[in-house]
Order: sequence, then C-alpha cells, then structure tokens
Amino acid sequence: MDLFWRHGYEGTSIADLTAAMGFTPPTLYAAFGSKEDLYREVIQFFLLRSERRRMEAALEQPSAYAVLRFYLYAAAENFTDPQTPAGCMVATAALQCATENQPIVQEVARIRQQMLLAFVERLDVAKTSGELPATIDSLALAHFYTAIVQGMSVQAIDGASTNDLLAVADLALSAWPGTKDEG
Amino acid sequence: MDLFWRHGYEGTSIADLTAAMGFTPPTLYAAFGSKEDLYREVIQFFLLRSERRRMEAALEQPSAYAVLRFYLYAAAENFTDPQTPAGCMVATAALQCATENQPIVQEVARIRQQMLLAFVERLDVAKTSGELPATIDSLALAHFYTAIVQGMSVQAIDGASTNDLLAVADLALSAWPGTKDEG
DNA sequence: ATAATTATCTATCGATCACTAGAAAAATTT
DNA sequence: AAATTTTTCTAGTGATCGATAGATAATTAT
Repeated sequence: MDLFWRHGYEGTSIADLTAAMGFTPPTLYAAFGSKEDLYREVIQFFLLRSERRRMEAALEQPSAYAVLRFYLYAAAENFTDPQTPAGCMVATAALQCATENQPIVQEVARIRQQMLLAFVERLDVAKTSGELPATIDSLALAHFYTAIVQGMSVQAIDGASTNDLLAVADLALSAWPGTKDEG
Repeated sequence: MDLFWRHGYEGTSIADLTAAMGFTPPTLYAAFGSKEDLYREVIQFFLLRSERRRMEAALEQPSAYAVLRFYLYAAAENFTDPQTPAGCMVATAALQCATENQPIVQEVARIRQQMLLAFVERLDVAKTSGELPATIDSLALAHFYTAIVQGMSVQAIDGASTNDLLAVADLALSAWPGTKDEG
C-alpha cells in the first residue's frame, strides 16, 4: 500500500513490491493474481482502513456543517500524517495512465464518484432538515467540497503542512450556505 | 503535448510519441535529447500557450476578486474544452511517479508553487489597496484558490462538465473575504 | 514417520522500456 | 551538377516490464 500510495500504479513495479514484501514474484502472483488485482485489493484495504472510516466518523456529527468540518479537518491531518505517504490514496490517484491501464483509471474514478455521492446524500438530508435552503444544489455543493479534498491532497503531495490544509478547510467551510448550528 | 497531457509522463512511451508525430525514435532524440527533456519542453510550451496566458489575462482585471473570477471561470472552460484533454496539464500532473522520475515530480511541483505565488502576490496587492482586510493571510487564501483549481482539474478528468466546474468556481468565490467591487 | 499438499524458490519467458550505432535518404552548399 | 551537410531510417542495444514453468522447501494430513 505504501508503494502504490507513494509512487502510483504505474510507478510501482513488481520488483519494487516483492522487494518491499520480502518474497519473490511467484509468491505475489499466487497470493494476489496480478498487479492489477493487487492494486484493487490495496485500494479496498485503504478505503476500509482510512477513507471509509473517516467518512463514517464524520457522519456521526450532529449537523451537515459539522460533518463537513470533521471530514475536512481529519483530511488535513491524515493527508499530512508523516507515518503515511502524503495526500490521499484515491483522491488524486491514477489521473493519467497508459491506455492499457484505463481499467484502473476508471476504477479509481468510480470510487471518487462514490465519495461525491456520499456528500450529496448528506446534503440532501440537510435540505430536508432545514440546515440547507431547499434552493441549494446539493450536487454542486458536493462538487465544491470534493474539489477541496482533492486540492488538499495535491497540496499535501507538494509538501503543504497540516496547518496549510486546515486553513484551506476553514476557508471552504466559510462558503457553507446553510446553518452552522451544531445540533 | 496531447499524449503527455492525457496519459502523463510515465503513461506515455517513446513509441507512442513517435507514432503520433510520424517519425522514428532517432529523429525524436536528435530534436529533443531525451524523453525527460521533451517533457520539460512540452510543459513550458503548455505554460506559454495556456496557463500563463490565462493568468496574464486574469491579472488585467481591475480587482483581485475579478482576477479570481476570471481565472476560475476560464479554468472551468479550459479544463472541459473538448479540443484538449480534460483537466490542467500541470495542476494535477506527475503526482505519483517511480523513484527514477522524481526530477519530473519536483519540476512540476515547482511550477505549481509558482502558480501559488502568483496568487499570493496579487492578494498582497489587494491588501495594500484595501480590497482585502490587512488581517487576511494571503498565503492561506492562495492555498485555498489553488486547491480549488487543482480539485477542478481532478473533476474535469473524472468527466465533470463546464457547468459543474463553474458552480465550484462560484462557491469558491463566495468564500472571498474582501470587497467584490469591480473597480 | 510418511504422504500429500501448499508455499516459495530459481530461472526465465516474450514484450516493451528508453535509447542509439551506422546506413540511407534528403536537403543544402559549393 | 557534385560535394557536403543534415536528417531520417533500419535495426538493434541492454535493461526492465509483468508474469510463469518447473524445482525445491516448508507445512499439513494421514
């Protein structure tokens, strides 16, 4: 996971992986099938351990605004955690790949769309509860906060600090067009 | 440029490039030196023709707010222009590469830092002119709008429409903490 | 303890990677 | 028109790519 996270799908070779894991290619292929299968498995593992956990923890917050704040603050911390590679493993992964790796590109893009839809769902709830005006376009607002997360990931990769990203998060939250009540 | 833009540095092979340009590898190497040299030249060409032009046109706007609006609207249009690959060629390029290609990663990251600093400079001017409160952190605000551009690029690659990105731009502009006067 | 199974190894596959020597062709100069 | 220079080609370099056949070692089952 560390290697794919740091160097991407195409930037990580089987030789890199087997050297890091301490065994030889046949073992890797017996265990995971192919490089592509392994990457898919790693992505699912990442989602389970990091992204999905972050989203689920955020969704426990009592208001849509608090959900966003929790998620963005957690992202700022996680994206700059020195114990993991910088940025998010899915938010800015597999953006450009060779033609033969388009299945990977589409897979990761599909996961990003799911992240987007998770935001949309929570924002729709916020509209029915009155936290957001009914005139608000949930999809547009979700696009905005998703873009922020993706931009934060790029900047983390470029070396931004936790505080840099927290400031970005705060500015994004200042654009919130609904109530900021906590209950 | 189209190939590197669409498939990235590692996703584009010399064979891809020579096939697209209609000649053979020795011609490419005589003309450009190496794949890395060619990529650097392509990036500079892109900056000249697209990114720098967009920034310079934006900076002709009469207020900092108008500069940002112009730049973000132009980005929304350009990132989804069907005549070019989706997204920005530098905003979301070379984020993950193999160890041997780290010079490329650093080069592109350096260019993104220059984009950031261009925003910082204009925001500092806005503080002296009173468009922005003197208490505003120019660097943080620049990080925010740069993140928006990078996020818009990711979403364009994922298939977002011009209108999707314009909505993101409008929400980002709604976070502007200064005067929105046009003069 | 022996047999069957599983896991991992060495060694290598053909394909492709970025790149280049030397010949042939095209353009330019005299 | 002949000589020179420049350009592009054919054909290939060694290295590395993802992936695998067959042998060996370790484990599990009987």
